[in-house]
Amino acid sequence: MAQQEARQRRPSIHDVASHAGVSAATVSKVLAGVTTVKPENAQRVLDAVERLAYRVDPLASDMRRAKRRIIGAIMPEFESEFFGQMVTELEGLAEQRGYTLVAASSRESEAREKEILARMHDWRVAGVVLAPVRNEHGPAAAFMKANGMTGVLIDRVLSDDAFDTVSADSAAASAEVARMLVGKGHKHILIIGLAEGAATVRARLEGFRTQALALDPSIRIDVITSEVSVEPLRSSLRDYFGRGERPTAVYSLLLKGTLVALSEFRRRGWHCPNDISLVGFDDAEWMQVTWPAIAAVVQPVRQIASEAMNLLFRRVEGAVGPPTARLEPCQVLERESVGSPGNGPHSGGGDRQ
Amino acid sequence: MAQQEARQRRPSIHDVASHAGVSAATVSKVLAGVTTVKPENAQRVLDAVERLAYRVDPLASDMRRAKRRIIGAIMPEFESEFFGQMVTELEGLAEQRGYTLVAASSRESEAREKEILARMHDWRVAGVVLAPVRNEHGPAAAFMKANGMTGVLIDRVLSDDAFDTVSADSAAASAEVARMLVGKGHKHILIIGLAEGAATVRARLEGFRTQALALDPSIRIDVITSEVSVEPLRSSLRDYFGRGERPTAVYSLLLKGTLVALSEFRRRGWHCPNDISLVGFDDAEWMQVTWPAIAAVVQPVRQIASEAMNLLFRRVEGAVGPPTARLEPCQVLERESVGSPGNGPHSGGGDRQ
DNA sequence: CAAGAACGAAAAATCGATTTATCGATTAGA
DNA sequence: TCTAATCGATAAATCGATTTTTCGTTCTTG
Repeated sequence: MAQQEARQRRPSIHDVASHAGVSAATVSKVLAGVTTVKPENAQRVLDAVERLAYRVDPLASDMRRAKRRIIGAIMPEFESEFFGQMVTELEGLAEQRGYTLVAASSRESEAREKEILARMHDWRVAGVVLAPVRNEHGPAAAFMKANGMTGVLIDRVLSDDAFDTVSADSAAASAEVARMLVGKGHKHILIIGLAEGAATVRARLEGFRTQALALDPSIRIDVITSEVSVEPLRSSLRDYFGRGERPTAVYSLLLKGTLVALSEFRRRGWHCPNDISLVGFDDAEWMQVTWPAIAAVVQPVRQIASEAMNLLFRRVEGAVGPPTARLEPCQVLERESVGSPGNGPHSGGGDRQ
Repeated sequence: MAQQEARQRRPSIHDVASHAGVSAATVSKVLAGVTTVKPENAQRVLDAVERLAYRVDPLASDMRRAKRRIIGAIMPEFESEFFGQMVTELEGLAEQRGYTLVAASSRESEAREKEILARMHDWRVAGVVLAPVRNEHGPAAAFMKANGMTGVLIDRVLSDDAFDTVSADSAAASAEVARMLVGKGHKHILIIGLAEGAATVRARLEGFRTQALALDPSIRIDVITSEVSVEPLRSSLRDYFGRGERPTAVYSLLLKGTLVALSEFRRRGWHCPNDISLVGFDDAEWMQVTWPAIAAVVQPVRQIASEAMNLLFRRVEGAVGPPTARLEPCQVLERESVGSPGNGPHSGGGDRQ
């Protein structure tokens, strides 16, 4: 019975209107909080809404506005903690403002990124939070610009002449990592990363290098990077160690690199921190429970998400003016994977206490 | 110039119609592939579409249908690889069929789960893929049932009398883990898990216990579980070891448990597999690069996602009949964290070759 | 050659809300 | 007392598509 009732068409604003004995326009006004409605009628409307369990159809409600109450979010991937948390945060913030978040993964492809954006444009989203695959100069940002979309760029960006940007302060965090490693006496450090084209990866690299050289001009910094894929990085790293290179510390500019480094250490039977130290950009839950715990740079996901949404909604509401470029401070967690060099090479297992 | 042109209102179907010198209805028909249009007119429509860069507004297009071309996805969280991959897959599959996926995180709360569902119902989504927080008997599934929504339940479910279900074959995988551990000679095994109320966790527990006892009736199986939160589990585990209990292997029924087990091992200075063996349900990328690599049950994410979408769309298209309950086979990866008991207790680091 | 079938396309209704224009009734002002 | 302003509410237009209905033409067929 209730089953049958539920299965039929949902009540529309006209059903509410006829139950309350008023017009649809009046119902709309009551629900919008307009005060020019006779209290008695307002009450009857609210009663009818209650009785019919009426809820506004967001789709129909959005029909007439140029900008729908939808926010699009495009992330390079959903599989990592960082972007997972980011989507969770963004979703919550959008919901708070009565917006629906539509999230999509570009799967690290700029072509896909642009396609998704085109689809979101079809939906007339009010705004887009774009975490570009590479940087702010990709085709996706260009598309947004060309079509007059409002949006914010996050994560792998530094600044842009058309959109507000929010990202972690990579350079500052990397400088802190440099202070940590140099402070512990490391004189030969390897930096690994992907996609040097990415603005932030470059910032991390330069932030580290500048600070390290300032502290100790004689320090040797090697850099191994690879465009796009992880596998070339892995083989370059393998070659590097194969040639007999023996840095005392590795700083990985991104999570995938940290995993590659760890697996190469495994291959060679090296243990952290006795054989080599390791610090990675990007933290993950597992890093504190493994042995050794992995030192990492923690990105301020909540702050980035919340700042991005603030800036976005300001623009959605019509704010004009030059774009701002926000950098949110990171936290550097020194953990067991970092030690002083020459503390007993190849003494695997001695890291016990 | 192009800038200015792009910024103004997007062309509607009427703009296309007037440019092509036909009516809006004709444009709609051409775009829908109806063949009763004179080829000449069809061509003019296509030309106008091209010239104006016209794209159908999905919102307006969905207005008249009872079920919009939107699929809702509700996951307990986005932070883990499993659900991250799941959302990625679901999104791709929805897109393939011309549907938009709206994903939301229930953040492990049944109350939030129901609210999200209500909002999706407001959107008149065609269907919902729900990964419930606890099991198929929660308020969310009840809401779906009461409102005649079509949906599929995945992951933490076994079967339901109203909805199709798809999940990993937890029992079979756990039995395989049992064969592995018993086969290696373990006679005292600890199982840890959360939320015994969850159907799948119970299945994992029973699948293991049944198989283990069948192979060796004298085997001792201890079980530590906790409802909802991780911290009670951690302290129970700490107490357990504190009492001097010394199982030779731990089987964690879920990822969070694996992390807790690892951190407790760390605390006590135990190394896998010499001091204790460890197997976890749910695999993660890092598990193969740490030392030791962690043995794990890999859930078939792609198969679950694809099967769920197949079943869902079948229902969306009107299929009737009793709900089906699919179980997709898992893969058990034996890695270094598993050894034979008594292979040198507390000999940390001896796991080198 | 006239009535009817077939065809192609336009007009109109529809989806469910919002917003603007309109209208009737009451009150205020001249 | 008559006109004007005010108030509250309704009718109608709108958003952008789809679908049904209607309406000319052309083509058959008796």
